[in-house]
Amino acid sequence: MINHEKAIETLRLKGHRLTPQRLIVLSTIASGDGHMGVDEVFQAAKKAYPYMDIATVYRTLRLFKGLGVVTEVAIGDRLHFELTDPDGHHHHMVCRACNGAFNLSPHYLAEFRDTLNKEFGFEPDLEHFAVSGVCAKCQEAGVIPNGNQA
Amino acid sequence: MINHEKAIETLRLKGHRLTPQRLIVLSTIASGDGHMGVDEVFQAAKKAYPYMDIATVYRTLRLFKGLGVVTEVAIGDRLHFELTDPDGHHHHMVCRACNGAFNLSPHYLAEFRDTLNKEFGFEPDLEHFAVSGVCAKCQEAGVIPNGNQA
DNA sequence: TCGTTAATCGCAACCAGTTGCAATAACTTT
DNA sequence: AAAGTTATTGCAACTGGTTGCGATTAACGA
Repeated sequence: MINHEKAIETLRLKGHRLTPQRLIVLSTIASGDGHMGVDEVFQAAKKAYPYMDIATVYRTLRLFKGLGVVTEVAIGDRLHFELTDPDGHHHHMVCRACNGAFNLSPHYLAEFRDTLNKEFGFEPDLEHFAVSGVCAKCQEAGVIPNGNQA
Repeated sequence: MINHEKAIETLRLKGHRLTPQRLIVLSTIASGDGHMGVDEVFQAAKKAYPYMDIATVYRTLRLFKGLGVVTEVAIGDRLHFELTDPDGHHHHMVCRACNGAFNLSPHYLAEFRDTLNKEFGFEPDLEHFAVSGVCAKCQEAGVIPNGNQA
């Protein structure tokens, strides 16, 4: 899922139309490195296609997410998107002091999922899981914001 | 923190004013069983005090949360609040099929926290943690909604 | 290549939640 | 008990995000 071709192929196969808006949103995200905020995507896409509407960006991103083309990450209460990692899922640790996002291997969550399954029969959504917290650097720097954690 | 008196005492001690709006929001949540949606709180509070404004409800709940009087739970992208559990924190598993919320003892998260701490120096916010997923009943019933998980 | 048709778009209105600001009122001081 | 101080309120405007709807247009068939 790392390249345009595959994503475009996926769109086609599922019977979705190949509109300029969609292609532009796709290449915008593909050319950005890592996750982008929605407005970031919108501004960049608008440069390539001035009629671009923010609603279209949201709809397109939601579609892509449903198709597994992009992954949604909630960073500090804002939605961000990145191309889906072809090497398998990774999760995120998001620092509420610096808003930095760090990757987390699924391995660290496997045990937790198993426990919830066995104990409660609960199947958690951990595919696109993000934990909020404070990263090592910000802890050292003492930049720990208001006690209002999520 | 289970009764009004203590909560009111806390307000006083921290130099916050005891307004009718605050007292009403407090008793509204205290009299509801379990977590309530913001609008639920608002509607109930408005009955007791017709001038109540939704902005005041939000501000009051945020204040109470900061004071540890209430706990915020995000249930299916909506904010809910409950009186803070005096027997210590509990977490929530929220079913995205039925929106039910089930309590989860902190014990199940302790290990996860330790690992993030040791491996990455990352301190996660797990105080008011909620995991999204599908509960046992909804899995049996086969009521598993759109692949669009958070 | 042209016509048909349903998916998609752009817009404007909406939703949950937040915020700036002038008016009000809870607490303090006397 | 009255006045002063300033936190808090109510309102209205705003934010990020979603949605209904008429206009547009990509994709398919002739």
